[in-house]
Amino acid sequence: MGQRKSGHVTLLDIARASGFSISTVSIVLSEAPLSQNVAAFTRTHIRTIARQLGYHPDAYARSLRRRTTQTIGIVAFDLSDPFCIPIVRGIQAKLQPSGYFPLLMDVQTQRALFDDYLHMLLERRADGVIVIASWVFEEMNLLGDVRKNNVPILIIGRDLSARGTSSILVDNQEGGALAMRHLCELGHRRIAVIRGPQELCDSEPRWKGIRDVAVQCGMQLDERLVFQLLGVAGPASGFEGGLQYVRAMLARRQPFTAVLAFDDLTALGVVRGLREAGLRVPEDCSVMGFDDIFPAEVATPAMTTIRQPLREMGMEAAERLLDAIRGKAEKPRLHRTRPELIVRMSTAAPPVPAGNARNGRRR
Amino acid sequence: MGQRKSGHVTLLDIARASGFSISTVSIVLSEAPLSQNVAAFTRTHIRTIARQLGYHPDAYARSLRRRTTQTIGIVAFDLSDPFCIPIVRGIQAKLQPSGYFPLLMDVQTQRALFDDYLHMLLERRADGVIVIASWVFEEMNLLGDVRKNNVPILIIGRDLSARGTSSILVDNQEGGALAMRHLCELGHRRIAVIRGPQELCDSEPRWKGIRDVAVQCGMQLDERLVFQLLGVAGPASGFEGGLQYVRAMLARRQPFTAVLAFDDLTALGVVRGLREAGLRVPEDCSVMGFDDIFPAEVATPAMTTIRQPLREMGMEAAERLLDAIRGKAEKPRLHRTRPELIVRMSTAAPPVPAGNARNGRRR
DNA sequence: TACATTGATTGAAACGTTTGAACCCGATTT
DNA sequence: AAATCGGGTTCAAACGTTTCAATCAATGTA
Repeated sequence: MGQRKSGHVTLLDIARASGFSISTVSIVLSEAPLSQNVAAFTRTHIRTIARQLGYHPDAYARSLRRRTTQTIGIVAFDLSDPFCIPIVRGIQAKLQPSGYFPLLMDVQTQRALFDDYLHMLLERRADGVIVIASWVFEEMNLLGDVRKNNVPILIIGRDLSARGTSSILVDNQEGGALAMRHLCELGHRRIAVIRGPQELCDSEPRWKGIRDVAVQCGMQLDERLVFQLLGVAGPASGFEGGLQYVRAMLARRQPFTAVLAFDDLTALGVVRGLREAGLRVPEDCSVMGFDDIFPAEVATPAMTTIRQPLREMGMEAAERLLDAIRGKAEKPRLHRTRPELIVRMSTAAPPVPAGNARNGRRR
Repeated sequence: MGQRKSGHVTLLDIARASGFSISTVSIVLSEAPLSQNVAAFTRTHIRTIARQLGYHPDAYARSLRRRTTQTIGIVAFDLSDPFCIPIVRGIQAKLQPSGYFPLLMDVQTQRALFDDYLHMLLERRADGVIVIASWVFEEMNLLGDVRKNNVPILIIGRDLSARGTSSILVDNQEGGALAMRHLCELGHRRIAVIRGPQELCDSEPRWKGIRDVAVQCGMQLDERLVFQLLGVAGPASGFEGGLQYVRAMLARRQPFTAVLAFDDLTALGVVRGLREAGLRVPEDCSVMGFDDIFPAEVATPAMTTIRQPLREMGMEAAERLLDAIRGKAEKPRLHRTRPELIVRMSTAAPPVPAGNARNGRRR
């Protein structure tokens, strides 16, 4: 059939086939306002031919002319992090009805790729960009080129509002507090805490929330039971960290009845370590995570955790970005979302007689 | 700074700023062959100005002219399925060095979105398309429009080679056999099997591999221990299914020492069900999954499973697609990849005295 | 009869690139 | 002295759209 050299069917093909001019065909197929003036017969005629030939307007030519791409870029720093997906879903949900299309890029934790993709988005003239910084993100020259081309940008998972970029972040302090309060209320007193790595902006406030509640409850955190993940080598590094710290604690025979882990993956590592030693969760020791990612839900015991409203964060991000694109420019600011306690099966009252985690032994 | 109405810096801006013509600027910045003829001074001069202004060539204008987009579309049917990510990573790995950029779309299991995104890819003139059909995929009119615009396409996770589309699929029969053989060799004789849903093309061959090995081992599968997942409502539906079937088996007091689940998620559901009843994995009952997705790895006990070489499948797909794009057109065919047994902690010899799964009780 | 109005269609310019052909001009060859 | 060459640069056309302005026939109005 009338394939042109490009292999793609164009307006010209349809014009020829229908006997009308390119203009008329364009007006009909793009449903321009003028298409009301086009004779009904012409309209249907052109439409049928277009369908027969499998015509799709060339987005490149169209955007070039229209000077808008109806496209927004989503740059995920590590798409393999289960954390990302619900956010992406949230963004998509908001974007869909507004006719914008998401362009999703997976940076795979590679610094260089981040730049590549960002450039690519600029070259594709994305109308806006959302960055999902699941974990680490050092100096970014986002500012430079994205600013110069005045493309609205917004970041999730890191606070860059001070540098003039709108940011969305869970209220980590509140989350930490929520978690700690849950354990306290269950009656735990000897609680081990695995803090997040220094490089992560979430670590500090979460820890503050934990400490605040500890003092509220008149409890003192044993510093020998406080650990800190080091480095962020990937989403799985938390798992390894949790596993190692638990092994260490058990080897040193330090008594504890609960572990409050930095995130779900770390918590899963903790569970592994406890079970290795023959301890039961939650009967002998409670474990809490943070984030509420998918693996936490399908693990056994199902993980008690602090849920980040990931989907909502994505929706919020999309909404704010669309506002910015439409010119309702707000001051760049930090939006904190509210975390939620999700009680599942990995937490329970401490074993009685209370105190030592190692006295409830299996079998 | 010299922002034009579009907000984007164009060749014209740089031409004006540098005093050279648009042509020269283009030749320099796109590093066309002719750029060797351009005076060294001119080159550096133009480059500096371009950098200062934060120039990025307009991918739309460029592709329009060059008649190639260097873009390949990846359409994932459900990106939240952990199954997808390693595939995507594999594709990216192969694409990167060849200068192609992936355009990733998440269909979110919505039939309508699939069409939308496919159209979008056609409109963006993707040079090729890879579809990741993690689970279900009924009649698709892919054929129609994609063919008419002769865009090479390739599908992972479903066999459409009969309808003229190259496909990549794990050798399910071999995988099923591998799994069954592992359990047999451990000494299991009373093995419950949870088959995949009818709608899925993986289900049948996997089941065949299982049966073949069963007869090889002179073992008869008790049909009361064979179940079939029904419907595919989402990746989590396997989990629910596994959980329910185990509950049912236990309620009916049917003896079994191992469960061979259709996929990892189902297997995780099985583990949940067993633990609910106070049974230990693997001491009282072994559990096997299929796929080797991330949650299977971080669960406790770590899941013994059949690994699909997802990453490799992605790489294979990308390679084949690139070949097709470059005109090395092969006949559309089905490529079967080899599964691999991954032994972790969820399988072990059956409890002694062998036979009844319910005699090893906790505590 | 001339003039405005309407309805249907088309011409042509523009969007930002790329690129083959053309141009200019000084230097080399015949 | 004319012809050739070639380094450096620019012209102008093209890619596939969209859209304003223009055209043209037919109809209604003064």
